[in-house]
Amino acid sequence: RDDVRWDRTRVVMLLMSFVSIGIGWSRIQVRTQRKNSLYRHRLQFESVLRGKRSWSSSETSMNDQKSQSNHGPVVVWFRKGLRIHDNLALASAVKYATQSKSTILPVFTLDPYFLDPEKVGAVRLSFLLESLCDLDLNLKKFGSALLLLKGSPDSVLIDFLQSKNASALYFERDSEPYAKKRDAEIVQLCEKSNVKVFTEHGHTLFDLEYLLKQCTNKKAPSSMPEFLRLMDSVGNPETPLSLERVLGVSNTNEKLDPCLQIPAEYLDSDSFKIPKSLEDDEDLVKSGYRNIDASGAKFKGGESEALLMLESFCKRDSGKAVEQFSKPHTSPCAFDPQSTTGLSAYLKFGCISARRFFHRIVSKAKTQPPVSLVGQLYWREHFYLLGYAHGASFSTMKGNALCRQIDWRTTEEEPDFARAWEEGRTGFPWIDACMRQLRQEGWLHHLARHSVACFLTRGDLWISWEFGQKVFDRYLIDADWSINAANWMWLSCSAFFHQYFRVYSPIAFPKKYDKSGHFVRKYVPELKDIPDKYIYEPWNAPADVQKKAKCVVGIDYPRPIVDHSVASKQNMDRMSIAFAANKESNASTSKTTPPTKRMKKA
DNA sequence: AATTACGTTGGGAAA
DNA sequence: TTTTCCCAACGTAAT
Repeated sequence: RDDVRWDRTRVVMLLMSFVSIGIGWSRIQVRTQRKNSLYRHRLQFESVLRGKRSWSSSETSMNDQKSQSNHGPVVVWFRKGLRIHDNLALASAVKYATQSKSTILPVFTLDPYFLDPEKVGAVRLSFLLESLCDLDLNLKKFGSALLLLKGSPDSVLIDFLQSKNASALYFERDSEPYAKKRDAEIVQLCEKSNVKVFTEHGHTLFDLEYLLKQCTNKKAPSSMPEFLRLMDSVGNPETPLSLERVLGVSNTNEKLDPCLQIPAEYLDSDSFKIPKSLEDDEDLVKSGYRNIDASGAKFKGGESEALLMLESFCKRDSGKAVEQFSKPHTSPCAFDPQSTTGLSAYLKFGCISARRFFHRIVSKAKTQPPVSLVGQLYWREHFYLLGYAHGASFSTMKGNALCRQIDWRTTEEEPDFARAWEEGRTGFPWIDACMRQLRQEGWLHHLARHSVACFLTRGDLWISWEFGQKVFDRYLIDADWSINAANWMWLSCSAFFHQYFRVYSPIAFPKKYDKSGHFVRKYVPELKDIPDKYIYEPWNAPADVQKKAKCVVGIDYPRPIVDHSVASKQNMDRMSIAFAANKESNASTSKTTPPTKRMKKA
């Protein structure tokens, strides 16, 4: 029997290999064509640098450069993209500055809009400062440096451009609503000040505007299978640039490019210094970052660290970690080290290029998107594209075309539930451990995020996902506007995912990964001596067991704030009502605006 | 038009 | 221990 099956398998495989040769060949043809088109793009890209018209959707087009007499410095404005490798804005600026024999001035503006512990937690701000320091060091290897400007970009950046008589401004486009508005204002002000502005894509695998144009009906895919078809149609992203290659040097010692030599006056001045830590900086302390603990941070910000982490993950388990990577099989309970790459925050700030990450691992993987490592980059791309296409409404329930309208309870209605969840005092060890890890380290495994998000919304507490989104946005070092909003809609069954009867149990779910509760014992130390049997449900431990573990529920550790089996069932009923109501309202809105189909029929 | 297959990662009993 | 099916049953897209 086995032999027969084996033979049949071999025959099938043999046939398939012929077929796949055919497929492979047509793929090669497609790839070649695509390469050509990429190459064409590259040529046009070069021509941008020579002063011709831009092929990309730069906000302002460039006039004939040769007629320009302004040889003032070229300012590169860093916001995300805190790296020198594969930085298209920096690379373009280098070419422009070389042509116009001018100097590059890299700047970062520390925008007071973000300097609020309610918006940006101490751990993420520390990560940013570390990333800025590292970028400064990396620029210094080339004779340059990062200049920090404190204040709102529309005043400090514009003042800087004017006072230095800058000829051009370069930056990487940002798809988030706040950034888009901010950048549009800067472009306008630059036009008035006669500073030319050039923008490049770079934060995502593809230029989002380009991706949107490739979509059928210019509508961003709303499911992963649909998004994968889009990825299939556009092929691989461009290979990453290195600054050395842009400069035409093999190493930094060879020769320092003149356009990157920063005048000594900038290095000597104290006014552009990057604070080493939150407490060291008077302005940050004034903004409220006083007595705020960032010591739990586990990830050190910066490009250098990101590249080391990528390499070390590639070596993990002799390459098997990358080869066999399958997200659902990674553990949310692993913390030393975590089971995933831990690169999310570095991608968020652009300390590492998504394209560099992609090309480093794409040929190694034996698993497929969406569970593979490339799949993880695709999820990021997918949600970035959706956020870009839908704009500001993407992160709110009301006015959001994608989002199911649900009568969640507000934090005002359930202040105790909301606070217990945020502070890790729900009485569910798994939920509390996750929330405490979030607050200490600013990072959680994806599945841990699922658990706590489900618990807050449709699972147990029936509190609005917008509250959860805000809390995540405050504490996560990798807080990413699009990704955060999309995942909160997903987990709360507001969009993308609809199977509301699939609820994560705060007791059963972690048992699959961590039977003895190492994770809980680390982050909720008051439970550390509770026997394995009760680690996820200490209220069920007999009184003498609780006493012996020096953890009496109700005294040393809170009682569970809800009965999970009761609450989750009640919420399923609420969900079914909410789904029906949405169906109803969707039907009535489509009635008021009759579709063209009906016209045809008539 | 009606039906079916599927969706990155649920839980739990039974086999 | 691992796999399979059922729970009560979603929306979307393909057929």
